[in-house]
Amino acid sequence: MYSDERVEAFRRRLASQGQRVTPQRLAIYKYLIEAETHPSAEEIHRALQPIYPSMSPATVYKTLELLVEMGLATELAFGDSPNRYDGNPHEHVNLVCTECGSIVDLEESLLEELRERVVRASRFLVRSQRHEFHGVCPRCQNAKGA
Amino acid sequence: MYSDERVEAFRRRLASQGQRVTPQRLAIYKYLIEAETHPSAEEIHRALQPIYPSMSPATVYKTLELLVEMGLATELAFGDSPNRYDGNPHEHVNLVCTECGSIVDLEESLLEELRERVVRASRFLVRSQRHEFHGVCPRCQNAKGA
DNA sequence: TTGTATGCAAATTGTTTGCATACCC
DNA sequence: GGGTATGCAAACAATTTGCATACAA
Repeated sequence: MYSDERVEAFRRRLASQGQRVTPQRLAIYKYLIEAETHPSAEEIHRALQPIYPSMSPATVYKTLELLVEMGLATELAFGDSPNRYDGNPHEHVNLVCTECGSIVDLEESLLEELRERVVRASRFLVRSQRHEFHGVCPRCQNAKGA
Repeated sequence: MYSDERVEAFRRRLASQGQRVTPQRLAIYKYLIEAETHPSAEEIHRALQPIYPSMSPATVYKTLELLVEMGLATELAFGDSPNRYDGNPHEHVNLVCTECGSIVDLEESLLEELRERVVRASRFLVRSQRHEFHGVCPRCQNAKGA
């Protein structure tokens, strides 16, 4: 399974940086990359509850922060709802449905060209890029029409 | 002055929608579009303090929410710092400096093509789009090198 | 005059922090 | 064995809410 390789790589990076490989960290990362939901910290905590009943929310928050620092995840912030996390390692667009809250990814080759142009025009040292389209997903459009 | 026209348009839209034209609302919108800073609610509140000493933060928050609903502003959310607001009415890229917190706009014609492609590929009903590049601005790059 | 926006204060909520304990190395 | 990550509870900070008052229409 592809996600296992990525968890394995995470494990190695932790070890090589002298950080501890704990079951909580591995489980959180695994959940993040296997979930299609762009989960919130709370969702991750709830989902892992059956397996790690004593795991605290603080551990989830700290691990997610670590993953973001390591470049293995990105944080999607919204003004009025909890942060969501994205473990997709490829540049992509996030489509955020304002009706149901779902977020889906879309790969788009134009993002590379866009980045080049932005770097050239701004002289920014770009560390990450983030693209969101907000609107109504096809499913919710149908639901409304019904 | 260009911003006066926009304030005037805001006034008319409020009136036509049966909403009240208050000096606070006009001042908040004027400050937002004249500021180059992509201000937070707190910055706006602080800046208008001398003119409206009794204005409450709640009024600023409510007005900003109203502006976002009316499509006159967009909210830039960050996980770890207050929301910032953007009154730029054109599609653009936001360049966010992780060193000094500054945000600058960059117009980029590619965004239109990107939107078209996204709509075609996803069948999303797109209401707004948001593009952020995070990194280090030229000024902070120089400061570091010094 | 009527009702909506304001201002104030309290409440809310997601997230962070401090510290003792557990457990990875 | 040594020290870092965890778990718990308390603290925090931005934002929202409820309600009485002020003021735009």
